[in-house]
Amino acid sequence: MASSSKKKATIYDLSVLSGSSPSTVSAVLNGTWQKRRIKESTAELIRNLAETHQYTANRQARGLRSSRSGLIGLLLPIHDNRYFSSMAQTFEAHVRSRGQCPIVVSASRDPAEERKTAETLISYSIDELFICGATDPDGVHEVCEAAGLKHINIDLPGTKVPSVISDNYEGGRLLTEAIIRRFQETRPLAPDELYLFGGRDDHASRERIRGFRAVKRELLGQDPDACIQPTGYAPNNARLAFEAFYEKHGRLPRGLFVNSSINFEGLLRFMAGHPHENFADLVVGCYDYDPFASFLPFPVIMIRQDVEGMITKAFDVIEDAKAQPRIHLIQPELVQPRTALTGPLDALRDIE
Amino acid sequence: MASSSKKKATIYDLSVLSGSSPSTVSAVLNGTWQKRRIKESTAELIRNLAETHQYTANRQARGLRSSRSGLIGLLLPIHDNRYFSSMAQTFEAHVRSRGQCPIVVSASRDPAEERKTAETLISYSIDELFICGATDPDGVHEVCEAAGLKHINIDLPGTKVPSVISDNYEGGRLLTEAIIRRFQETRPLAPDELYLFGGRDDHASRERIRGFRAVKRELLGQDPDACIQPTGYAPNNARLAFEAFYEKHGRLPRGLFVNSSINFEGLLRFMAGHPHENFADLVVGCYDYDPFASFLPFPVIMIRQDVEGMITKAFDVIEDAKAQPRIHLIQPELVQPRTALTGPLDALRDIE
DNA sequence: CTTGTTTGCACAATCGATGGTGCAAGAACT
DNA sequence: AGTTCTTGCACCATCGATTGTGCAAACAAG
Repeated sequence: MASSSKKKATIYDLSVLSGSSPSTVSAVLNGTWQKRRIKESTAELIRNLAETHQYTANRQARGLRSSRSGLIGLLLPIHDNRYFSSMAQTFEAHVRSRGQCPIVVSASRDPAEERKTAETLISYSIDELFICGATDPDGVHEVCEAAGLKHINIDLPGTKVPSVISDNYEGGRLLTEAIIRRFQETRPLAPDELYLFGGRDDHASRERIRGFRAVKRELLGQDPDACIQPTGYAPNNARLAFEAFYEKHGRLPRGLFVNSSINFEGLLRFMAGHPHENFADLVVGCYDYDPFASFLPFPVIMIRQDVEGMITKAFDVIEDAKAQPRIHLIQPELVQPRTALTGPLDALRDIE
Repeated sequence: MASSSKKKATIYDLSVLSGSSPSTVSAVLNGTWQKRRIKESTAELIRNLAETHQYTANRQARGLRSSRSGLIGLLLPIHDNRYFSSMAQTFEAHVRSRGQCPIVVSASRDPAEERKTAETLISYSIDELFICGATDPDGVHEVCEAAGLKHINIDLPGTKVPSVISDNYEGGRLLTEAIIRRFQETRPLAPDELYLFGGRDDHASRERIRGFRAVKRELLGQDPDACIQPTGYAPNNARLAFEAFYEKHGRLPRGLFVNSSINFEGLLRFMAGHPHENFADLVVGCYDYDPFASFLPFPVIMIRQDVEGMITKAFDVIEDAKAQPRIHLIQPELVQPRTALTGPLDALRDIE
């Protein structure tokens, strides 16, 4: 590499090479040169030099001066999950299309971690923060507010800034109804044969549970409290809950509303521990879509949350300076068993 | 909020408040104060002020001065996939435990995009870059090299710096053998009944194919070229390949080696299009592990790559200044059908 | 009481880019 | 020719933190 002088070129280097001042170089390379009445020929010269020396602006310097960084943050609970990773994928595409740089970080559903992570991001002068699935959105809000950072909630709502979330009540209703209907042809479900497992005391779980209970009352007449088992999100806790139920009743409920694909993994673990059961008449409704789960040997009805829709809406709302702290609901979609939907990956071309 | 003066406190603010100079404040807050012989009482005073005013250092300024940012980059092909998202999850944990900030970005398997993304990250003065699954690792290397940035390859190897990858040959062998053995009790597989679908001309695919072919020759005696169908990674291309085979032969091969979970999604799409087939005697081996896929209605044997092992090794190697550009192989693991493994999520506590 | 030493800190340059301001040279006009 | 504009750019302060250097005050030694 001929031009690799090992250290990155700066506007000062180009300034010397071109015989112009650093400010002229800066203006040419950041596009404000017309405003500064720089001659086209001067600009041309500098652009060429920049090209041959592979100049790229030092964003820390730029950010320091302008107190903006071009970084847009996304705070996730976890990466390792189809729902959140497609959130990351979609978010990234949006940010890149705006010429900025996405920075996706997870905070493990831990309120303290969430705040600390937001603080770290702020110390990098990120321009905006999308708070997704935070356990304590308002806690993160405090931190952002103190730093004058634009932010918005996704997936789980806060009360201080706008939130864009799934319509979990409606989704819960859809899913519950689909599970019940699935049995109607054959042997209809009794109220105590339809359980909800997973989730905890967050807005999403509460709304889903509300939908679940409403539909149960409407269609099955009753809605025993025992049918709600909020185990938290950890797969192993869910597994233990299934195990306990199985221990007590000698079987699983025929109808299962599983609060998330993470909890569903708990069900898989349970099943792996009971290889001789065939779970013949089991119907699972899962609040989240995963293509592989959709093809399991028992009917799995899934809810796909509209990630693209949420991200798009969130970008709209965050731009709106006078947006009120209200909740924007995005409709999720019911996915019948054995359905392979396309995802954000399909937007990518596969270079052969 | 009383202390929220809306703008972030700087060392200059604390300098005024404490009556010390900015450099003293800086030294106290970045830990170099003993070296500078600052009195304990002065330090104490400043630390308290920093606390009450919620001071956090501006990392852009620090980074500008020290030409380090505390950011560690991970360049992924995509987010939306269990393998890569668990890579992100694991990477993040490692980086955070070192007190730095992870920045995970995807580049869609596009060599130009990969280089551009690396350049963007470099413009933020990231300290190290982990290049994972890059289509053109050596292209990214050029960019890093020119900027004097430490980097390492993961998942797909380059030739200029060390690479930490799965032992794909061995994994390919393991998986192929497991598929073949699965049939041995009943009706043994003929050579032209075992196909490999997916992948393209990258190191990983080549090695897996090499392992596949070697085992086929050893155990089945033959290894027809037609049994290798490198469709690329896009699910829809894989689907089309299955469709074409089905069209021609009226069925799928009994034994299927699917090169990645992404390609496996193509198989699901194919299946969704043929709802009346039950694929009774199908055995699928998939190079990647997904808990849901493991429980599909036909036997799915999977390979789990040791993500934790790869990341750990990569951190070791990247620290080693005199590391040669060799390939470090990490052994993957065979996963029998209907197995629910724990993942990085299980390390997180679930706050109830 | 003078001469070194040590202690404790302040000063100022620096990282690279930005943007307000000022000013010389040329053009236009009277 | 003298005055006023316009053009084209240079100069310099600034963002916030880091770091090499210098220097007074306190202290110890002689």
